[in-house]
Order: sequence, then C-alpha cells, then structure tokens
Amino acid sequence: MLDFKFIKDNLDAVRENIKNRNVSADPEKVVSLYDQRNAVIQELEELRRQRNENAGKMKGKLEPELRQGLIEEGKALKEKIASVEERMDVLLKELQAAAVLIPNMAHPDAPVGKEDKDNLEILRSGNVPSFGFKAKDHVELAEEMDLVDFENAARVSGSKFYYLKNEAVLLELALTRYALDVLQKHGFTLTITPDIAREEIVEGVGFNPRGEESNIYALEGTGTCLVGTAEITLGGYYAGQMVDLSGGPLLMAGVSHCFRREAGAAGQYSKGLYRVHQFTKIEMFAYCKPEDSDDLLMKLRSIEEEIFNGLGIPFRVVDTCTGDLGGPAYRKFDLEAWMPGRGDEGDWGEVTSTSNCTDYQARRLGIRFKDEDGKNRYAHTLNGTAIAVSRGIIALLENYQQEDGSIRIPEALVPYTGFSEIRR
RNA sequence: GGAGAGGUGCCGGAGUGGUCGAACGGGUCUGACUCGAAAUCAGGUGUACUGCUUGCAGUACCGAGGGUUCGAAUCCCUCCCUCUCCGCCA
Repeated sequence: MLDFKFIKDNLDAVRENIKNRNVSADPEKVVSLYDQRNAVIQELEELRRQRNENAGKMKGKLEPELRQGLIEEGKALKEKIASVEERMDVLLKELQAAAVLIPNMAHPDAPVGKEDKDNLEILRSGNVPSFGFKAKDHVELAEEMDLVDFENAARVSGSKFYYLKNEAVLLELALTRYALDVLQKHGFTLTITPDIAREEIVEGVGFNPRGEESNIYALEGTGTCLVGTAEITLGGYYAGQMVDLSGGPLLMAGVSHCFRREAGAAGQYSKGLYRVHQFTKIEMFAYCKPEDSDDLLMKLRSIEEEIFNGLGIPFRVVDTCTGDLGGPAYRKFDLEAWMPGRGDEGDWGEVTSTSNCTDYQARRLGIRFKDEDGKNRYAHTLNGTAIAVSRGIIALLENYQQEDGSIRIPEALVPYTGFSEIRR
C-alpha cells in the first residue's frame, strides 16, 4: 500500500504509474476519501474531548440535579460519537479498499511495457547446450529414468501433483542443501518456515487469500491458508514489529513447500513439473533501510546468478516491465533458465524472481525501524528465489541429458547428491 | 481435545468503574556532592497520530476485537498467545 499523503501529493505520478502498469485503480477516489477521513477524525476527536471533559466533571460528589444534567449531556455525546464512528468505519473500509488497488510506484529504470513480452533482456550467462540428438523434455526423461510419477499422483491427489522418485528425491534435497550453503555464506539466517499462515499475513504480504481467482488454498474454518511461497512467512515474521536495522539489512532464507491452485493453467508451456500445485522453494527475504534497497536488489540478483552459474545452467536475466511487475514490486528481475525440452527447440523458462517492494509491503504489514534521527520509518522489503526446486530439476534434467537418456550431475552438486549421474 | 491460571510501561510488579498514562521497585538519563568514581540525594524518563509550533494542547493505546456505562486497565462476550495438569500423538 502507498502512503495516502504520498498519493495526494503526487497524484499525477501515481496516475501515470497506474497507466504504465496497465491496471485499473482510482487515485482520485483515494484522495477524496482520505480528505474526508481527516475531517471526520478531527470531528471525532473533538467529540471525545468533550466526553472526557464531561466525565471528568463527575469525579467528586455532586448535587443530584447537577449530576443528572451531566449524565444527560454525556448520553447525548455518546450517541453523537457512535454515529460519527459509524461514518468513520464505512469511510475507512472504502479508503482501504480503494488504496490497496493502487500499485507501488515503479523504479525509473524499469522498462515501460504491458506484458511479459516487453520485459527487457539484460544479460545472458552460460552456454546453451547443442546436442547431437533431439533433446527430450523433462517429462520424457523423468519417465525413462523413473524419477517422477504423475499418474499415481493424479489418482491420489489430483492433476499437477507428482511423486518424486529415486534419484529425483535426492536431487531435491541436494539442490536445497546446495542453495542453503550459498545463502549461509552470504550471511542469511537460515529457516524452515511454517507452510501455513494466517489470512491477515497472506493479505498483508500482498496475496489475495479468498475467491475464485485466488491462487491460494484456504483451509476451511481455520482462518489460515497454505502458503504459496515463504515470502509470506518471512515477510510475516516481523509483521507489526520494529526491526533493528542498526547492524545493516536483515537477511533471511526460508525453506518451505509452496502450494498454488493454478486454476485454469494448462498447456504445453506449463506441462510436467513446470506449473504444479506443490513444490519446494528456498526463498530469500530482506529487511533494510530505504537507502539500501536498490543495492540489495542487485545483491539478491547476483546470488541467484551465482547459484545457477554454479550449477552450470545457462540463463538470461530480464528486467521486468511495468505491466508485469505485480502490485507490490518497485523493480523486479527474473532469471530464465534455458530449458532444451521446452517448446519445439528449447526455450527460456522462469526459474527465479527477485523484487524490491520498497515500503509497500511494510506499510501494510506494519514493519518499521528506528532511523538514525530517532524517527520510526517503514522498512523496505525485498524477496528473491534462491531456487524453486521443481523448476531447478527441469533445468538440470534437460540441460544435462545424454544421448542415451542418462543424466549427468553438475560437479558442484555431486557432494550433495552422492552420485554423479543418473542411469538405468 | 479436556480442566485450570495468566497476558499491565525497557524489566519486575500493584491496580476498589471516576483523583489512572497508570503505585512501588529495578533500569536508564540529567543535576548535586567528589580530584574522579562508588554510595547517597533531587529531578526527569512510553508510543502513535492531529493541531497551533523552539513548547504546548488534544486524541488513542494496559494481548486483539466487540459490548455494557454519562465514564472501563477495572464488568461482560469472542478471539489470540503463554504457563500447569490430563488425553492424544511424531
């Protein structure tokens, strides 16, 4: 959420940003409701002052008639206050509803564009493998090597679920462990987070926990949801609290399962493990002072690059355009790994994403820090994928496939897997 | 899941429906004493928002949200969390 006062003072820029992001939102309405709210606050505080004053007069002993008069006056004030409070409630709900639709401002360097096709490729790393044979996709490879079972998972749990089997199990654990080692080296506090979070937290982080269009599984009757990412649990970690940033940014890494409804998602580009209802992800999350968030975003991106470079998986980095940023992000970079089995001749597929959400998330979650001047300010929050394991497995299987269908394991991973190839 | 106890400021811990933003103790800050320190003594010491502005005034906040009342930290309801015991489990 943006600061109401900021919206009011920067109406043109906010309007321009909404247009660039290709969303519909009404900043004028927010400003109008905000002004109304402020007027009602003053009215309400004046009435409460009168009530307190009235109650104060009745502290000692009084003539009965005098007391009765004051009580009558108090009753009248009470009714007035109740009606103004009612008006306030309605106003606040409307203001909140209008304000959450306003997306975060975008970084001035973020490319302006409508959809993912407008994302700007800014670098490539690694060599796209050229096979002397027709590359298989991961579904075919996994089947041949008996690594993933989609069919029985569909019977037991539904479509887009899977059993990992045999070496794939160890591969998941190896990728997890490998990523955690990299993150620990960079100073992250390692956590395994809950896979369930309260609705308020889910909402505060910027996800919609309810409704047909929600990508979140709600747990009926509990007020909680399955998390779609550890961003929720890591962002919620300090919700409503003061964070101590005097020693620099707080860096947290979280291992969690991620659950996504993915209603209606189907087709060639989301087949196999690419788009599933459940996967394991290692997420980075950072809390920092406003002046540090631009640099920190670059650091998160470089860690993602380090992880994929270490695995020898070719990738490119795209600077996400305004229309594809999503509500909370101020700037976002995606790593897209080369997936030789994707499409007809291989294609790039998103494997990580890192965002600077500035104070947009923190304002809603109530995460602040005490700045050097003694003022409390909203922290900046950033998140980034270290590795989304299911997609990591796709990239590994497809890039390291051999002509006979066996899979090589990248050297950096062998200490974690304990084997250097998968072969039948 | 069942039974019980509890949640108050930086910490400990009082608090009869009005004199409670909150006793008392500790911590901490300022000043005095001292060559300096300790001890002692005196005074101050929450947060947020709003309005005039070097300060002051107002409003809110005693786990969260509702309710009763002219008036709630105090009474009632719901929820959350912590602790103890029992049950169940990994």
